[in-house]
Amino acid sequence: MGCKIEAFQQEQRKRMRSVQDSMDALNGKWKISIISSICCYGKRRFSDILNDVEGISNRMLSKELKELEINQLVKRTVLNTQPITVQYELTEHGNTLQTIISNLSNWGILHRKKIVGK
Amino acid sequence: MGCKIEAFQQEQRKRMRSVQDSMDALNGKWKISIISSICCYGKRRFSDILNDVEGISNRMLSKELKELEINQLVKRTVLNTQPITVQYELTEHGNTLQTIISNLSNWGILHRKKIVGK
DNA sequence: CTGAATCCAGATGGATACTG
DNA sequence: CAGTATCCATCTGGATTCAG
Repeated sequence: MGCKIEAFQQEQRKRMRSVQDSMDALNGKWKISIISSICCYGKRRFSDILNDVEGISNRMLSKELKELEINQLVKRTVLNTQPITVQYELTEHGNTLQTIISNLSNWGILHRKKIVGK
Repeated sequence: MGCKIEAFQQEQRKRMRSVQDSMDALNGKWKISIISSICCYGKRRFSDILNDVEGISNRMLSKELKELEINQLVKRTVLNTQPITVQYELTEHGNTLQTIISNLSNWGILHRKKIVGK
C-alpha cells in the first residue's frame, strides 16, 4: 500500500510550505541583515541600522522595517529626543530568529571559503 | 580605550557580511524550496521538482537550478533515458544547508501560528 | 522530458529632493 | 533624525511557444 509513501509526501509538502512561509517573511534583499543588526545591539536607531547595513538606502530601510513590524518581528519606539529619534528592537517573536541568523552566518563563512576562497 | 568596542563592531560587521553572503547564494523566490525538495528525496528529476515546488514555472526552475549549480550546491546529471531525463542531487556542499533548511521549516511553522493562527 | 527564447507587466530598488 | 515622494532603470517572473 502507498500509505507510507503518501504520509511521507504529505510530510514533505508540509515542510516545504513551512520553509516557504519563513522565506516569505524574510524575503527582500535586506531583511536578514537588518534583523541581524538590531539583534546584535539589542536596540538600534534608524540611522544606526542605516550605517550597519552596507549599501541600503533610507527608502529601502524604511520599507523593510515597516514590513518587519507588520510581521511582528521588530518593535518601533519613538523617543522623546530633539530631534526625534526612533528605536527598533526585536520582539519576542523576532528573537526566535537568532538560531537561523547564527546558522546563516556560519554557513556564509563556509560558503565564501568554498566559492571565493581557493 | 575603544579597543573592545571596535573589536565587537568588527565582529559584528563580519557576521553581517557572512549572513549577506548566505542570502546572496540563497536569494530568489524558490531556491530554498528547490533545495528542500532535492534534499528530501536525495535525487530528483526536473519534472519532479517542478511538481514539488508549488507555483514555479519551468523557466524559473531552470534558471534557479542553474544558479544553484554555479554555486556548487546541486549537481546535474543527464540520464540515458528516452526521452532524456535530468537528475539533480545536492553536492556535499549543498548538504551542509540541511541545518538551515530544518531551522527554517521549524520557524515557518512557528511564524504561521503567530501571524495567521489566532 | 528538459529546457531555451521571446514577450511583457509589474515589482524592486537606487538617486535625489523634500518635510516635520 | 526619520522618514516620504517622485522619477526612472533594472530585475523578476509568468505565459507561451519552440527545439533537441
